Amino acid sequence: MSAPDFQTPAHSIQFLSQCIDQTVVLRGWVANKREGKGIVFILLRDGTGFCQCVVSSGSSNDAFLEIAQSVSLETALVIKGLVRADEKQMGGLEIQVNQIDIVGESDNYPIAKKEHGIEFLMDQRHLWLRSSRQWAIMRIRNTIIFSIHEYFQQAGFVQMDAPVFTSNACEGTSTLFETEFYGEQAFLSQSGQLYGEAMAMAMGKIYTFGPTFRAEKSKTRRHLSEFWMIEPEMAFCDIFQNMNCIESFLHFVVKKVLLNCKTELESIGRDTKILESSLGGFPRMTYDQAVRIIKGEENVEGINSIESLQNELSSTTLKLQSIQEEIAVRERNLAQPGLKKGEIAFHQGKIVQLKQDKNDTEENLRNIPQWIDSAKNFTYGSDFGGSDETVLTRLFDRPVMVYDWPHEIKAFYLKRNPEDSRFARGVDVLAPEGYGEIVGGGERETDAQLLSEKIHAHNLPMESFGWYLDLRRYGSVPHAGFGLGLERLVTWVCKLKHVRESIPFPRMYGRLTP
RNA sequence: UCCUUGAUAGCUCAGCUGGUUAGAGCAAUUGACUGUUAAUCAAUAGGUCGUUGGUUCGAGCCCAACUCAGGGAGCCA
Repeated sequence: MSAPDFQTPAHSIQFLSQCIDQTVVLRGWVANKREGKGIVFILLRDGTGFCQCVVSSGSSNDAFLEIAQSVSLETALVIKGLVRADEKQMGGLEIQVNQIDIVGESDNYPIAKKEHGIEFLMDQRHLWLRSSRQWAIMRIRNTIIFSIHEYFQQAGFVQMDAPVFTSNACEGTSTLFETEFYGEQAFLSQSGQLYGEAMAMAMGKIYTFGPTFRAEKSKTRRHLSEFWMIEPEMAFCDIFQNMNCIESFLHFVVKKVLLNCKTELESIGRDTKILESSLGGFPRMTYDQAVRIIKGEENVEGINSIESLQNELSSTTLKLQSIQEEIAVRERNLAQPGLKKGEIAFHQGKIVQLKQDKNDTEENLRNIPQWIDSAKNFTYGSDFGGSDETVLTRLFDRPVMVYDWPHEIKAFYLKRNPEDSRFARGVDVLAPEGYGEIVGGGERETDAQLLSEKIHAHNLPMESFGWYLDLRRYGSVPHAGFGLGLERLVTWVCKLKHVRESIPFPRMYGRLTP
């Protein structure tokens, strides 16, 4: 055994394909290990990728083989070896190891090489982040963050951030986290948008990028208590220019992910068809039209929302039946005598999977009728619920933009449609595949009088908005912007089941650690 | 806050209508095997059935309350 080598610059697994037939040094952790007599296969991960390293008596001396046999999951290693092309392997290559040294041992790593429940994994989030799926998601998240900056910086926006401590509930709707600021009551920011408006009047085009807090005790797959939001704001901009900006911005980000994250998308099994079709123009519709579609009064390319839901309901019922039949068949197979251990394990594994499927399907069967109900009985004038968004977006293969909302249900600062004052010039972008709202924005009200009235009507403390009204007194211009929920975008791009997988350490109702 | 589903070994789950000593796979430990892809095979060890109370000759299973978690509603990016 030698001292671990920290001096030689290590190679990144990411770029190993450029080092075929060369000797390289890798530093990383054991992601998996399999062994036979006189041969050990170590799947090494170094943060940039995964690579199989083979230690055998042929390529390495016995002392190193013994070390390789002794390593356990997540042992930290320095490995020196020869890069060999091998089509069968992940990344098309593997390492013939000449030298292996342990840097840090790892006994009884809690996350096993099998499926785990979500609660257990969340308790182990600090370790779960090491697994390949989480690795891929975080790499995609990183690409999204970087391309967001790239897009806005290239387009001449200046990043200027809003404060996290605020003195008031700026929109007066959501529940805020209360805290204390030198003896004064303060809240954690739920949006930097009002500040964004002030900064846009100083810079022309700005964007904020920071954490945002919502204290609703919400327990759904699309909600987090703490999340990251990007809020661009543009002076001299109306709602239609705003929608153009949203569209070209999302195109840019999705294109970058498709281009730079092929491995990652593949490793999480993301079908990229919808991402590709999302590079086309987004359908734009008014609230009125969207309501007609939800209620089934207007079809989208011949498809009726209610009918398609009912079809889904009957196909889900059939699916449940076939799952139950398959479970029964497998259980009968299991009951036969003289099965090999491997066969038993195989059938049991399938049954566990099928039962999971069955639970999900039953969940859908409970939910879909409620959605049909809520779509049919949608009351004109109210906001869309999660199910209404699902009903609408499943008819499209790309994000949908809904604008001109009844002003009563939208924030006070949104501009009225000058041609029809019942509507406010807000826009929501709804992601396809059931993911719902990823962007909310709109053109801002410039009429100081109307704004004051709205602030009164919403029972908001006028004294907190003096500075905001100043923006309308000194060189007021048409302006617009939007807020993008980073995690919701990541969740949709990766097609995750739950938004909590899209952030390294999620904070939500009932979850403050790790 | 409301509706709904659940809590059994370190993990994932069985456990039928209440009935002897609560089971399996994975992980762990020991051994076998020179090309494995969640490797395989053999053996060992591993449990106060979420908590409290109740019904019963007898409770993992029935009842009540509570705690925690999944999903949904509301609210929201």
